[in-house]
Amino acid sequence: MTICVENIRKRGAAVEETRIQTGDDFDLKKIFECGQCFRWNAGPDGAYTGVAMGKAARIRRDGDNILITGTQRDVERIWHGYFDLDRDYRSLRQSVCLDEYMKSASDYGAGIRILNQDRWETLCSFIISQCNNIPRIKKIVETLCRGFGDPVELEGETFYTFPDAGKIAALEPEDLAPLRCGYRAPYIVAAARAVDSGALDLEALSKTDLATAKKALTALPGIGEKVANCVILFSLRIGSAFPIDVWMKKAIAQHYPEGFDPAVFGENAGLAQQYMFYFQRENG
DNA sequence: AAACAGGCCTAAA
DNA sequence: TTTAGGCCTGTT
Repeated sequence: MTICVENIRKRGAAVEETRIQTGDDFDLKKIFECGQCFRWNAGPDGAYTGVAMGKAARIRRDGDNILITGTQRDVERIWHGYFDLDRDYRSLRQSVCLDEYMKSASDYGAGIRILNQDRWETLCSFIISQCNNIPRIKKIVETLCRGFGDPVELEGETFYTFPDAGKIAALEPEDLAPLRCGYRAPYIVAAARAVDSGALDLEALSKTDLATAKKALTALPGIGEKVANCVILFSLRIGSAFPIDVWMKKAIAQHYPEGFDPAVFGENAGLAQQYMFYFQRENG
């Protein structure tokens, strides 16, 4: 994808935005609202603001382009990887069209991309996600960031970064009481300590395979098959991960009553899952 | 008011 | 290996 920089002045201050030529395989609403992330929020103008990888940003569509606050260097260092800009989603979509249903689902989900998110943030967020709905997940994550993250400014507004594992590792579960996250608090602290101590090396796991990563993750308390698959897919860049939640169970029951093996999608199983999930949520 | 949420854990077949 | 019930909390 081509990237060029343009400067735009707003509210009297020089606010730099960088333009990314994305074509149609980049739909902000689908990317941010297909359940893979919890910290981006749409404004009245359709722009999304949020914090990721320690940076606050606003991102909006402009014709065939995306404009994101920050410099070209930010795009190269952070957003290029985060938005998975190297992969051609049009051909990826083709590769998961194994039947009529998958064709419908992937057409419907055109524009979804699998984000490459911060590993610890993803682990922690999906621990919180268990048995919760999205609004509550977002609320708990936001409270966590406000309480323990660092403030970052964007256009005069204060946002908070996701606290790093070391910060949470030093706490006791009771310290997370303000989050109102209930029985998940000890899971969060245990995961933070595992990451902080190096007992769980997420970066190293990202260079292994699905089975290895899953085994290491599910060894932690409060992390089962589903959460592990989400962490692996959304932050370890292992595309064969295939999270199955209640929506996916419905989708599979409806469309593959005879049984179903995600391995048919190979390294693109996770993307196939995203299309099935999004399709099921919107139409199921 | 009781049941249920985008799971996980444990106990029991 | 599969299944039921409980778990914090918030919403319906």
